[in-house]
Amino acid sequence: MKYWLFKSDPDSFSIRDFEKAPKKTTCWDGVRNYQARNYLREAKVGDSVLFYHSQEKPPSVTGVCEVVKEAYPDPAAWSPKSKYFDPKASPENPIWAMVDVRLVRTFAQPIPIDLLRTQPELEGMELLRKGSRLSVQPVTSEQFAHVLKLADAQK
DNA sequence: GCCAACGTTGGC
DNA sequence: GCCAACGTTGGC
Repeated sequence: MKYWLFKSDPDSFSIRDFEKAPKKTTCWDGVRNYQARNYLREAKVGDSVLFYHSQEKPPSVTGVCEVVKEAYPDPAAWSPKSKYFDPKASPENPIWAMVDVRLVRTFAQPIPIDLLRTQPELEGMELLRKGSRLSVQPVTSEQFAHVLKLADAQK
């Protein structure tokens, strides 16, 4: 079992949208970065995922979801109308993958990135690296547990 | 809104 | 295959 962090710009998909989704489940489409895609392909059913709001004031971890379907082709890639369209992709050569995730928990209080930065336990976390832009990134079990601890300490 | 960091593209 | 130019991400 592995742990991950998925970034989402709440203007396009927020944790509120996630809560309203049927079965609180959504496909995680639109990943168009090879490293992020490779991580998506490693994700297994049951893996836990920190849900992160980027581009927000302040950017925060807002909840936890879990992988309920492993990587499969992202059809938006060959849909010319999609904003995720990639002319190099096709059903025969999908290039891009997505997974399905189900929302497990919404934190009572979002955990802002500046709090994460104060935590010695989270030193080395990819999210906190200067210039980090990966939208799908691995998290260690220790880092994941510590973020949950922060969430539980907040209420 | 700024800008540093990063990934991609394309000319050579 | 190098690398400059460009577009995007995302914290601040």
